[in-house]
Amino acid sequence: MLWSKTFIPTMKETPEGAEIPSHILMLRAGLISQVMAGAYTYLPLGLRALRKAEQIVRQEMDAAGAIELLMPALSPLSLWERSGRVAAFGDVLIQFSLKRQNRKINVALGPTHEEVITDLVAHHISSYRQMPITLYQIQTKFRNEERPRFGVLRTSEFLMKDAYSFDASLEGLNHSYQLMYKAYCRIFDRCGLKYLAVEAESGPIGGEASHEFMVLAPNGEDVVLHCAECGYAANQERAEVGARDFSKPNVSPEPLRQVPTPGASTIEQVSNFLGCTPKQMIKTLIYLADDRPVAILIRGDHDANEGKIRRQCRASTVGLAPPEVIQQVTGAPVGFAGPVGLAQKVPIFADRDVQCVVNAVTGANAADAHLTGVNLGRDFAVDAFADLRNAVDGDPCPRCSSVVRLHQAIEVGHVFKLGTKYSEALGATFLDANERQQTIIMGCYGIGINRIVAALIETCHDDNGIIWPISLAPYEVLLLPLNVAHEPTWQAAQDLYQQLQAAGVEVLLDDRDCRAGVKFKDADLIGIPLRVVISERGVKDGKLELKWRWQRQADHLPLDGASQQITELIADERRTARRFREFRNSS
RNA sequence: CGGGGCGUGGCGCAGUCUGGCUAGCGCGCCUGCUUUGGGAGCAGGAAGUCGUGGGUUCGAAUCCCGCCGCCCCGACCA
Repeated sequence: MLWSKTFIPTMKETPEGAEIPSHILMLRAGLISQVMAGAYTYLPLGLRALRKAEQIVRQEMDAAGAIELLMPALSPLSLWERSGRVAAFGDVLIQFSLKRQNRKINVALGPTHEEVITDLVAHHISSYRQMPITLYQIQTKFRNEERPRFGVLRTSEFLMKDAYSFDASLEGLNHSYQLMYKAYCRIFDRCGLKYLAVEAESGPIGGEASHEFMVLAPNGEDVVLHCAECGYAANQERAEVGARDFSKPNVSPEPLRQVPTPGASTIEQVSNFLGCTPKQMIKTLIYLADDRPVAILIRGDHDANEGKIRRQCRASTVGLAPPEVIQQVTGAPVGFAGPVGLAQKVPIFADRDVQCVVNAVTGANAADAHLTGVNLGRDFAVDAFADLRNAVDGDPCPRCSSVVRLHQAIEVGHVFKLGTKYSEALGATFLDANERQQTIIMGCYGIGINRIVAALIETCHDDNGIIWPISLAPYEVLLLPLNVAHEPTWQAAQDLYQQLQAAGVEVLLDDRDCRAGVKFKDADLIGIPLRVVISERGVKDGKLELKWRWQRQADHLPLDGASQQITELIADERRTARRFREFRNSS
């Protein structure tokens, strides 16, 4: 492709509003252009990278035995009502009605496709002989995100690979899951991403086990905990807190006292007001576990983990209680709950770290008052201690004697063991070998294609621009004739361009009649892996200059036979990615 | 949904507090000459409903009220 014939609107300055590297670089390098919040046009360069990622995903899905199909983005709302997810998705589900002659039909744009595919399978699979099967598609998904942000990382419309496995047995599901898990590892490896597979909650989608594939990046929206020693990795919702010493500090108990704390209800306000640290405080949270109130005690500097609370309460749903219930349980307005003297008898569960707090500060179950010198055993009792809080940086690892570290991360993929949630709701059953009717067991597996591209850029760039691995690069080689008005230079560039194209190399020729500096800056910005400079002097001496984007120094190459050498270099890098890997491992 | 910021040629910004002449600057774009290995120089030129609706005023980019859009933090979230 000739630079002048395609469309690469690069920008010298950072557009207003872009703050994180991937967003800034995608805009500046002319990969994307914003249409509105959460919706971007993919320009030619961005689209090529996106297609590369898509193709890698497709190849690995096919290699893992998954079968591609394509479902419509539009589907009848009734399908979503049958699974109960109209309510679960809420405003995230984009729905509207269409006029058809004299009727109206209610439809939704798919935020994911469990319902559609399960309905398909319910109609067409009826025997254990037709399984296992894994079906997938690569298609645009729609989600009305409350707050789209970070450029292309969170948008209301995005390209997703979604796969669904259908098995006759749990062992079958485990096998299908493993196949997808391994395929995901190969995909992210090939895309040049440094990733971590972390244990995850299955969330509202239901099911039993799941892993998220995370790319560590300071601007990621997700939080993961990772033990460098044993490799334990989990997202924050899931991460367990390892064993630790629960002995109390050697401090003598103080008498229980009620102190006025007018207007101070949050941990921060109270600790400032009373001059204590959040660590000395115990917060008392009133939750509704399947509509039954419970009191949860968490040390002031920790955050409650609803998943852990839900499991402790053996409830299917938990949520913070509304103000009326809090008032009822504590006898005080919101913000002054405490474990001592609750108005209503409710189960009290405490996080394990609560047992080490002596002379704690808690709410007094009275407006504008807190208690100091609160001590476990003497002043209050709990029904059970359990791991109820979010893990934090430096917590003991649950699997070994080391500690876990907290990292921000971008979620690029997710694999779930779904079980029978959707097959049951939508009647996807089969006859087994014993002629018994059974429910199909499902798994589902998603990859955000746009996020692959954004995560790569987010984690692989320098001050001058993007650094693509050859696998995702919009073009593999950039030819840079410095002076296109110089006839021999231009001729050499054109010859090389044609030879490389004939050899199947994806090559971009910067044929613009502009100064060398402009071309070099743009070359670094768009980050094509191999840059070939053709200069007046070089042509005279029969030489070319070769530089991988991640190298500092350029190499020289005889002009004679250059195309063959470049073709071989590209072929080797495509096959092994060893030069890119070497750079990434050293940086 | 709560908090904060922003909206002025294609892009980045100044001007707004303290209303006043023809709305400026840099980049980009067009023409010409010179230049040609890291975002060139000179000369000339095109391009702006100052987000939008209303109000105050002799006069509004500037002051007041409403609305819209964009970005960030929080809440929320496969």
